[in-house]
Amino acid sequence: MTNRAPLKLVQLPTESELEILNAIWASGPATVREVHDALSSRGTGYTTVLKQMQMMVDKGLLTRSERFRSHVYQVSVPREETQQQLAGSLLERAFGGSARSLVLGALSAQRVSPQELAEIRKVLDEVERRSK
Amino acid sequence: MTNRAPLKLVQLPTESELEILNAIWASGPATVREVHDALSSRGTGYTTVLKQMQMMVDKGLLTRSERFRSHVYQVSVPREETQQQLAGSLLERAFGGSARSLVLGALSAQRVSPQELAEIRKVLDEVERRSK
DNA sequence: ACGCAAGTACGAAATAAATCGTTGACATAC
DNA sequence: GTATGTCAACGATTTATTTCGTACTTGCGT
Repeated sequence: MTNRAPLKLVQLPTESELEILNAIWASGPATVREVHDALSSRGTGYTTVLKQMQMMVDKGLLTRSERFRSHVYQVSVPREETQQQLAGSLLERAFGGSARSLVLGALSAQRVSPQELAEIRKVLDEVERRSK
Repeated sequence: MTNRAPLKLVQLPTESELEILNAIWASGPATVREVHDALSSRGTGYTTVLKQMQMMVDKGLLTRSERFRSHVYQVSVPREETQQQLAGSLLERAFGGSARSLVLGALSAQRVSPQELAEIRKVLDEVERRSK
């Protein structure tokens, strides 16, 4: 698809909201209970997670629907778009817009397998083609 | 085990601390006054910037030295290292460690020139060579 | 009808981040 | 030496984020 999405400005997730998004990204639409269990390592209480998810609905990060006896939450914006916003935001805030620096930073931050490097090259090809 | 870089854990900068870092990155070591002026668009008061820079010294993000009549602050960690930490953090927190996704997100977030794409390819080559 | 289990809603406390007003120090100009 | 300008220190306020206790709702089994 042609890129350059308009990207309506939903507030970016805070730190712990991002953890919740991660859980839902991994499992698909989920109840508070499920998210809370997935995040059990964090040690926060059930109502904490509930409250946060409610606030995320207010912010527009999640949508909620009734199901049976409880509420099911799902992301209201596709994962890729949120990630794009986060990457774009960091790109601006910390790298002065230099995608090259960001890529360098990311690849230096952790070991990257040759396979992954190859995939990244494919991404570059794709982006290049897209922009022609 | 050959873990990546050791990278002693300095607290990551907050949002507005990052703006201050940006200013100092751009100008080199600077006084509060200079930083405040550089950030004038932000509209915050002089003492606010001062206080933040003092807190950044406490956190280990900046170091301070006397010069003439005033204090000069400089970053205590090289720019690249801070950027690397930020990129690594985002990589973990939002991309589940997938460098490929992060690169895709970054490149989709803004238009990237062919030159920059070429440079990024060079970065990949370099990283690949380095890991051999 | 009653009590239990599993949920949600609400309010408010605890923590962290950002902001600024005021004070005091010190040098220079008058 | 007194006024003035520049700056650092400190304390306090404001705002955002994270957290949880408590109360209310509803279905279900007895």
